[in-house]
Amino acid sequence: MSQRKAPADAGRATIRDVAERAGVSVASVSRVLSGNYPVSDDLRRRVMKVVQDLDYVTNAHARSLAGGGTPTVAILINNITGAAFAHVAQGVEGAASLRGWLSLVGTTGDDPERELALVNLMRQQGVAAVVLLGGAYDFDEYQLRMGRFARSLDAAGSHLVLVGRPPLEGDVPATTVDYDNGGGAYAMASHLLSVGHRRVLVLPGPADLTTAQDRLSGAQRAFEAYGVPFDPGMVRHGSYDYRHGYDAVEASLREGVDFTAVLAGTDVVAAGAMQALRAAGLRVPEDVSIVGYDDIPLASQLTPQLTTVHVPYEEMGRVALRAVADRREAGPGRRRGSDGDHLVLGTHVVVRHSVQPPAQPA
Amino acid sequence: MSQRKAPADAGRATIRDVAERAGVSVASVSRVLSGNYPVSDDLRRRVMKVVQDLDYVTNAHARSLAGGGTPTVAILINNITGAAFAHVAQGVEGAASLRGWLSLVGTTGDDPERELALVNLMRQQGVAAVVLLGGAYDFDEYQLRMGRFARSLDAAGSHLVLVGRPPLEGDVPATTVDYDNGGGAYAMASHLLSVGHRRVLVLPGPADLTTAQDRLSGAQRAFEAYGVPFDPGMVRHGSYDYRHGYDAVEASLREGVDFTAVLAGTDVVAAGAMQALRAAGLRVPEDVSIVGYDDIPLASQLTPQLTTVHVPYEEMGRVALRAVADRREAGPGRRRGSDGDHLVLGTHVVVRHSVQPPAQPA
DNA sequence: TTGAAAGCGTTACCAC
DNA sequence: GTGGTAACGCTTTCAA
Repeated sequence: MSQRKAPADAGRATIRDVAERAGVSVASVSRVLSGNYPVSDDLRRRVMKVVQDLDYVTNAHARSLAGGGTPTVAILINNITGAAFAHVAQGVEGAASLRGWLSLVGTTGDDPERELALVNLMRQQGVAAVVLLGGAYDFDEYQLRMGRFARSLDAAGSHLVLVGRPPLEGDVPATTVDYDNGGGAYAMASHLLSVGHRRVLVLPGPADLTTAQDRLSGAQRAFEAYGVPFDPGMVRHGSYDYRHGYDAVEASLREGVDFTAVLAGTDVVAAGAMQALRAAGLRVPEDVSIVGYDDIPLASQLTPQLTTVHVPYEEMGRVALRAVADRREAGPGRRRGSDGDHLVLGTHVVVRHSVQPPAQPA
Repeated sequence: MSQRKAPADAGRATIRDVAERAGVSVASVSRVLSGNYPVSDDLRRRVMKVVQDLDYVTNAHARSLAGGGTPTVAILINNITGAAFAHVAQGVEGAASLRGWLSLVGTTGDDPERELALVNLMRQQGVAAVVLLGGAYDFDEYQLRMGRFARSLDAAGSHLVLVGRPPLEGDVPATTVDYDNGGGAYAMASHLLSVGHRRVLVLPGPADLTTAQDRLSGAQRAFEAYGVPFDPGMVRHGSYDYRHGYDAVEASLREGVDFTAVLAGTDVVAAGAMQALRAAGLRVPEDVSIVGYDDIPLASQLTPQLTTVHVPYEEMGRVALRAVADRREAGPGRRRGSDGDHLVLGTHVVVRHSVQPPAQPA
């Protein structure tokens, strides 16, 4: 009996400490704190007083175990550092905390092992949803992998949400929030073509990244639409970073490649390209035009400000969270389609100052 | 008896489902999974088989309740979107996952109410530590507030870590990981002065933000050291963003303020300043030199690349996590100093291409 | 309106 | 080695 651990001695105070000290039952304390049950004013006052005195907060783990608990979303990303991520995360986190939800963040570092470990970890945490961010490699393996994740999560009462990734094929319990990637690239390339560019250097990104593939094919479609032959030799794949933009342009210049514009797969790549052009004594946009993709803050901080494709990252985050919240309210079994949802948001070209008709028409 | 819920029917499978199906005791399953206890190979095989079949993962909440559990760090920030944050978060998250710890993220949006709510929420979650990021306003209130947080957290077996914020005064159970803010500003201003600049426009940031105050006073010290009178009229406070950099320079130019260099409180502010200079037909650094602070990726992506002060954000994150991990291993009661720790990392100037001696010596 | 007690899923201690 | 089983802190019927 007296072997029970000392009241508020070690560790945090428990609901029992509060109950004893307030001279009421544990159940009553729980009711007062949950607020979803009628209690007398007197009781409420007594309990709250003690809660203040003890600086008591509920143990979230115990609460979850017993049924209650704050819903939590997990955001998994390759690299926290990307600006695009930050905005999606902001969207998710904002929408989450608006509803009193919590957000967890994990980084995979592009390591499939780690991704799996994280998904399982999140499953252990009993998160309401796992949001996976960013493009994917290797389509087939990806489909298999995500299918497994989706089912595992679903079986555990959670849900998989893919943001900015290809939707899953077949009957898989997952939600995809996507943007019109190809459409944006199409529009961006069209913009370049419409002002007269014909020889454009294309830096789509990693060859095996779905996002990059979509952007490239969107651009190709634009060339076709304009009846301009698309020269595969003008395409240079590489990672989505500043370095690649710089190196690709520098190399092209060195090799004497003839181009009047650069279509970068990312604003950051565009920034690198711009720098390389400058280093070679070329002016932007007088000598060479440049366009990016993403419309992160950097785009408008460059000189000249970058014409690019706006991707509604933050909204995607909000939409993703809303999707899982709605689904959760709808209750189990009331899934939209058996194959999950696929939401796609629009993109649009933001015209700034990095494009100009080519000096000497090709 | 048979009223027990159906095995792996609703929700996720439990350890009991695994035990039954494997024909062993719950305790054995726990042992196999924890791995911290001798078990026969046969038992291990049997259990693992079922675990795979059922795609079972332990319930983290139950585990925490029962004693085990994954330590978790909470990172609280005003705004996820800042590049500096991303790097600190990366440092924390990286170091955390290295140790198998989890990271939670919450945004306060500069709202004290929300900050309090989040700290309490984290307390509920039983996090091992709460890491608060970013400068602070209103020094006295800040001290009081943080003191309260520190004690609450400490009483609950958690710990407060302040990163890039002023340390707490007095006997408060908190750890501060700081950087030599004033020193960096001193060095940066000295650099400007040493190449001959005398009339420098200073854009320190928000007047009431401690970070900005430190940077300003550091710069002032440099002026004193160089025997150059510091003109308060050349200081323009404002928020830490692109817009402010742009506006401040534009206004100064319009008002005919005479300056040969601008000392920006942040790389982003510097970017705005640079743009405004360009818009006014001024060249950087030929006509006006510019320096920033932070050394975020943007700094090297601008043209010309920005000379700035490197702040070891990611390392601060790592150090912060290491500090709490160490403290936790050391066990309760084995705190370093009764007033907590105060670690301060160094900063240094990164010379790039945005500074040049003034065209016409003042 | 309030109290008692049965879980929730794990871990860890105590027997065998 | 392995199996019981009492916590862990809370929510939620079920009674009163």
